[in-house]
Amino acid sequence: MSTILDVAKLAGVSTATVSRVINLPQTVRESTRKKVQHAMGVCNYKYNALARGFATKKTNTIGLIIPNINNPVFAESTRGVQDYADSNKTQIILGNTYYQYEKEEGLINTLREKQVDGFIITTTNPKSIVLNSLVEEKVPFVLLYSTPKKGAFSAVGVDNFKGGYLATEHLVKLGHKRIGMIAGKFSISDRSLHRWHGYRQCLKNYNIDYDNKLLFQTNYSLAGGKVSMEKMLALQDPPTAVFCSNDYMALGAMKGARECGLSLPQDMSIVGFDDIQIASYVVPRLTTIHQPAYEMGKLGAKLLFSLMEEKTGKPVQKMLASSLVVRGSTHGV
Amino acid sequence: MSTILDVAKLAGVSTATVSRVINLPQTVRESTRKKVQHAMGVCNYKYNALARGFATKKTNTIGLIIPNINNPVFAESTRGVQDYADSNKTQIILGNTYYQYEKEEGLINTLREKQVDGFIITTTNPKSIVLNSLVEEKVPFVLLYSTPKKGAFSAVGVDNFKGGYLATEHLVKLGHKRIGMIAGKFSISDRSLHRWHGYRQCLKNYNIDYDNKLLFQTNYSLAGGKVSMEKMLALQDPPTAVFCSNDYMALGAMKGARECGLSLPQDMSIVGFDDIQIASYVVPRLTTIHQPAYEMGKLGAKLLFSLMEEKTGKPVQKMLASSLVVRGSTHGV
DNA sequence: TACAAGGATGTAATCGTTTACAAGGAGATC
DNA sequence: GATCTCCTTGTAAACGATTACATCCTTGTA
Repeated sequence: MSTILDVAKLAGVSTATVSRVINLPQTVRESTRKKVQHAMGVCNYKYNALARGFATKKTNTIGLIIPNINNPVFAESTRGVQDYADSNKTQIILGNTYYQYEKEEGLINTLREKQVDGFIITTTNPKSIVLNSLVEEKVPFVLLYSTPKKGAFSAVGVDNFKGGYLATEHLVKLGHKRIGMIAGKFSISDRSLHRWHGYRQCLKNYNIDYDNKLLFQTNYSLAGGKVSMEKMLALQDPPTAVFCSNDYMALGAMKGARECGLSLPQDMSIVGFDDIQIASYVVPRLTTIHQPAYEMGKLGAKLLFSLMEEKTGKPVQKMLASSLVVRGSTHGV
Repeated sequence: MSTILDVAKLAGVSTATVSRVINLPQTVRESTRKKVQHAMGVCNYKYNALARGFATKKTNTIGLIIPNINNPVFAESTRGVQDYADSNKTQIILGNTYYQYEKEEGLINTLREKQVDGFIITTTNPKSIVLNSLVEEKVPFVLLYSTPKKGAFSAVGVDNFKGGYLATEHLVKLGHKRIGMIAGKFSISDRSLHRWHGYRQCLKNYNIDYDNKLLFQTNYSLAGGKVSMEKMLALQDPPTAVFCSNDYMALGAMKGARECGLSLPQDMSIVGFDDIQIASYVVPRLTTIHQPAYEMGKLGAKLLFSLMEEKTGKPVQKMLASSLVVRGSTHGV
């Protein structure tokens, strides 16, 4: 493999000039430039971005840490990040944490060793310690799907409390009194926690007693939703409506309900959270809280790039609008 | 940020010894090792994997090129690749081509500049030229979701022809005579082409005339499937069953059919391809051709790693088993 | 005691760029 | 013709690790 030095020799110039042809072509005389470009062709020169990164301390690579690419909502925000990064000539290294904090920490450390320029992280631990070390050592990063946090964190997310409230209120207004919730484990993410707070607050405001037996905490997955719904229906006094912490759980819950012989939405109303694409393709179409995942990814990336440019920049926390999308999976009592 | 040199000075040893403590700890005397490790702690040493990559020409990073992370089937194989890579201490740079060949080429070139150790590629162009250059320059790579190809390619995929055949045969045996197909554009992927070949062959074997008006080529997306189904139903003599080139299209087709007033599966039988997780959660549950996406990703990564170890290794092409999974979306006439 | 063998460590070149600084050259101006 | 500028190019150090090779130190053995 030929290097800049080979090209330089062949063209009869210095390596500095070759480097200039590559990075600042306008600063070199046209005739020289032509000569160099020709030489690059002749010796089949391939640029080595790794060496550049080593010399400049900039790799044009960012780390993207998500819980699970499996979940379409994360696939969407990943696309957003990627598209924005792509238009800025940078690539992403993707890592799944599978909701395990040790993996999150391990990944972040490994990618730091690889000298990524920054991170976009959907954290799996409300009090992730590794994030503090990033702050201390001035590594630029942006949190995605973030709840408001104290600390010098840049972040973008939606109002999870409000989302939980709206979802529950919708069910209440349809006349439901016994409303369950299928949530993620609170220890793993405060997103679910805040949604649950919204749910509780709503019940309170409408004078509906909170029943802890109607809260199920499980995996953020289709299977998790299904199993929880089945357990819920085995209760003595099962709910007539359920709010799920994400759409995948909601889709699983629909299946669980159906397998217990219920017809939807008459016998059971279900609300999700995320509004993944498939949510409007299933039957009944899923009522859910819309979350602009792609835009969130894009905006997160945008914030990260501005952080990376001016390292002095103050952290910014952005709240994106989310809203209730009423479709067919909810029904009056 | 401190370097190996700082640590060396602090510990009163040479950089070589520090490097040995990091990479070959058993070759250095315990007392020295302790001293060095202590020094690393004191000056908060952070390993620089970029410098290592530069020195050793190995980055422990591979490029993963897929059409669109949006599609759950690619998310699954991505997980497979990732999990395998992770257990081998390597990370992946993910790139979406959005089914555009120029993007595929651009990404591959950019990642080569970044000196990735190898590639896993789901190509978007049956005669991708850039792949030949990889072969020529001995860059290790493995094709995913590949159809059998001439050339020095390592690849893993399923028998698309057989899949198309099985899907169609299932419909034929249910008594369907007018069977449509919603396919991807053949220019973009020969996967769809081969599935269509299987479909045609099956029709032929069962003496059913092939009608070109029943072939729709569109995007590999929910929307693509929906629109195609709507067009199909506007035909004078619409089909009673449709084979879709992937599950996302099939799910879209189901929605399209329903919006035209059909009830499923009585009025329209639909078969998909992929068997994404959600396929068994929708109603009716989608009959489809199962494709082991996660395993494909894992196996692809495994092949890539063996290629990377012994550069001499001959290319291997593996065919994974796929099978028809009969569920509720197909119905006798 | 002398010597061999092998283990532990050090020396210094190397990987392929970038970039601060120096310096050469060509006009332009007086 | 001298001087000043500006444009173009070259020189050489730097980035932070790895590693072939040399060297030193132990230890065991005769």
